[in-house]
Amino acid sequence: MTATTDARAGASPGLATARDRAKAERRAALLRAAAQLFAERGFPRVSLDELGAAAGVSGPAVYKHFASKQAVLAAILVGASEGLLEGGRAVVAGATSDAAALAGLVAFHVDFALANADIIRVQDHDLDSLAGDDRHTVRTLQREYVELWVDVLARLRPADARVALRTRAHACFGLINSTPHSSRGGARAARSILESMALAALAA
Amino acid sequence: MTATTDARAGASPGLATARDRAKAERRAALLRAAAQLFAERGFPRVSLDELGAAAGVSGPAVYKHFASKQAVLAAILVGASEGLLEGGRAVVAGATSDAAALAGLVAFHVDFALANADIIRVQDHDLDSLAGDDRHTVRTLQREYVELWVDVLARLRPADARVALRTRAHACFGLINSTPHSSRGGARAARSILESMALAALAA
DNA sequence: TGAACTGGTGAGCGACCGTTAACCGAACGG
DNA sequence: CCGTTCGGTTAACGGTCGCTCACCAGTTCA
Repeated sequence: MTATTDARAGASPGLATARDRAKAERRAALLRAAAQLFAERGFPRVSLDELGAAAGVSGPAVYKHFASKQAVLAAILVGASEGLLEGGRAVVAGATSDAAALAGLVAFHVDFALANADIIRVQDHDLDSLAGDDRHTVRTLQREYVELWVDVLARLRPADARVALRTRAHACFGLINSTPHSSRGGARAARSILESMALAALAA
Repeated sequence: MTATTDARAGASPGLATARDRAKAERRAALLRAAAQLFAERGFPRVSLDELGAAAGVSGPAVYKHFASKQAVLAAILVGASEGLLEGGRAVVAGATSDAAALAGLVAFHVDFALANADIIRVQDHDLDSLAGDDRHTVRTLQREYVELWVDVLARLRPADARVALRTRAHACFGLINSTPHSSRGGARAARSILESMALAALAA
């Protein structure tokens, strides 16, 4: 898939050998296939044989890349949560006003949801299938992301209680995250519709 | 749970004998327990033994009330979809204007989501676990419900394309259906917040 | 009262699935 | 160039789970 040739393998250090590069590629393919399969059928209804097959290998080869089936799910969800939190923080840090920060958060989240519909689906589908530390990690990252939104909202609406603003933030996520359910391929104008709806809902 | 005593069993005809009444009660208890368990852990991760145990019976007794595990899920989802569609139609039929119809739909859906958080969770969690006719039935009912909303929206915004209005309706459902994720017991003011957000989003 | 019915139980079957084990061949590194 | 590493394979184990079977006890009803 990647158009990068071979020589030097400049990109990231630590991936000197061809084996390392092949392994990283396999791992990425597994994560991609897993996100799609989990989104389509749900985590518990995807077997490791199917998962491996979808990535070109078969069966227990997955254990050469992940410690368990749950670890695959954890990698997807933790990665997504971290990306969301990181991106959200960058948006807020670069905004010149609270209103601009909110608009930026909305635009960022809409872009993420449209570009990663599979991951969104997995996130509010199979988070319960995660147990132990991974679950806690994801929940913590998500809570921090919510608080990021609530902080901005609190500055814009100082009269509202934080618990009410949290409800507003969750409702806004639900609105934006509805794309995987509606846009079964179509609706290219979804971005602007969702952005305007989200901003109007938050301002109501 | 029901405070009704016994004699006569007036309510619905066809439930003359005590056994019939007991059976109906068991069935209802099973559906209640199933909705809660499926909402908490997801359909595939609830065993029939657990399901039975949660309703006071144990194990394969479920098969005296439902043909299969899927049939339990189907009963929950079909019932919910029918109730939603029926209620929505009643709201629209009784409204004196398109704007009132939309406001009524929003209020109705918010009430439903707040009163049946478990079922909402199951609906956008385990619908994929349904197969065959049941799945098709639920999808058809849901599509009709969406079209009910889109019809009202189309009258209020004749300039918009139906596909765009469908995106709006889905986004609105996502917003309202966010309650099960956010209100983990608290947020009693959620009703008015969600209603105003939904209406603002739809009008944007 | 006694035969038929029926909802419940416990044991058990068959399939599936996550995971481990034993082993193989190519790439790696001194 | 040779010993090691490592990603891959197939085979198999252990456990779970949906579902069926044989059977039992309390209702129902003629």
